[in-house]
Amino acid sequence: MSRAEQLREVFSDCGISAALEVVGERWSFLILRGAFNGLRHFEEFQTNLGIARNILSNRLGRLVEHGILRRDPDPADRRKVTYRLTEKGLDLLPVLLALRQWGERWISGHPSNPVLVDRYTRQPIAPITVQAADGRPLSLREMEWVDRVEIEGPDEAAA
Amino acid sequence: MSRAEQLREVFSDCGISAALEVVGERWSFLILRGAFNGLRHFEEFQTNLGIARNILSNRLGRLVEHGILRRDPDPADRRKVTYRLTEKGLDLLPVLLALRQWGERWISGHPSNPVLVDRYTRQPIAPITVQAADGRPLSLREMEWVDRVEIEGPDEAAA
DNA sequence: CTTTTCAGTTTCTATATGAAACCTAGTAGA
DNA sequence: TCTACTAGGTTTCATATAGAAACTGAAAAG
Repeated sequence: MSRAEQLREVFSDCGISAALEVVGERWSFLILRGAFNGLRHFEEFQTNLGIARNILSNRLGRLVEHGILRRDPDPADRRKVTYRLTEKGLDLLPVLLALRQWGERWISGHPSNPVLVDRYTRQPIAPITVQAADGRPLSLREMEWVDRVEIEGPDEAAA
Repeated sequence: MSRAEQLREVFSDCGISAALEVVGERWSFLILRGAFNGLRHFEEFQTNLGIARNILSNRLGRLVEHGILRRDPDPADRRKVTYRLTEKGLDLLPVLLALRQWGERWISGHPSNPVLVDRYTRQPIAPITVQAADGRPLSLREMEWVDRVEIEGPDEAAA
């Protein structure tokens, strides 16, 4: 495979583009942040985020379609609908936190509210970092991009 | 402060919205991914990502404005311009990796190429996780959102 | 009954994205 | 030198997406 073909493959078949297809539109992250902070209902999202109703409707629909939020009509009050994070949605927490920590460090310059703490020690969580398989924190100089084939061997990579 | 006022503050003054102002537009993440994977020149980004030239121009400009990329004219060939990540840009790596790992786990279903490895052990990096201050991994049940005031005391929070 | 709430949809305008052609300075080759 | 080509854009115009505001319909509250 030529270098150019290789690169094109790299850029089309990538977890990042796959993820962005689903949560990359404007407002999606902020809606998820709202959900992590306890927002459950259409009107709550709308008034707290200040998002246009038609866009909110569209985004909630997409997030539900992709299995990131679950949409449950409230049996007690049949006007109400509850949106809550699925396991797949909850698993986006590290992404949200990494983005938030970066924004705090480099843009807003201060920690935002509320803070996520360890329930038992009451201490804020640690900064999200890149670590080796054994848990050692890795700096950029200690990492390297390698082709999958080089570490797995050609047979596994083909599978 | 009323509950409603509190929430509105939470949603305007947040690291995530701050971060999204800068890197939340369509293509920004993919351009950064390209930069992490060694893309340096306008034409490289354009052909590898398949992005429209005017949009690429606009995004590179914004990323440079915000200090995420540095733009250096090449002294050897004065047609060429080199874009490279600044420290601020490099610090987005955890965000990119968390997003990528999520996409691999929940959307594409397989690891993408190339793989980021520990330079010495040649082992792929660990999944990005949320950890307590002492490094213990935390599950969602072990965390809690608390108001900053509650852990810092009112005086510090006001500062 | 009448009013209000909730979760949307519709309509219309403004903004962002994208494809393609064009431009300008600089380089390479004959 | 003259010509062709390259790198990094900009311009133009069509299309798609976002947003504000008014509207709807079912259900609940008074």
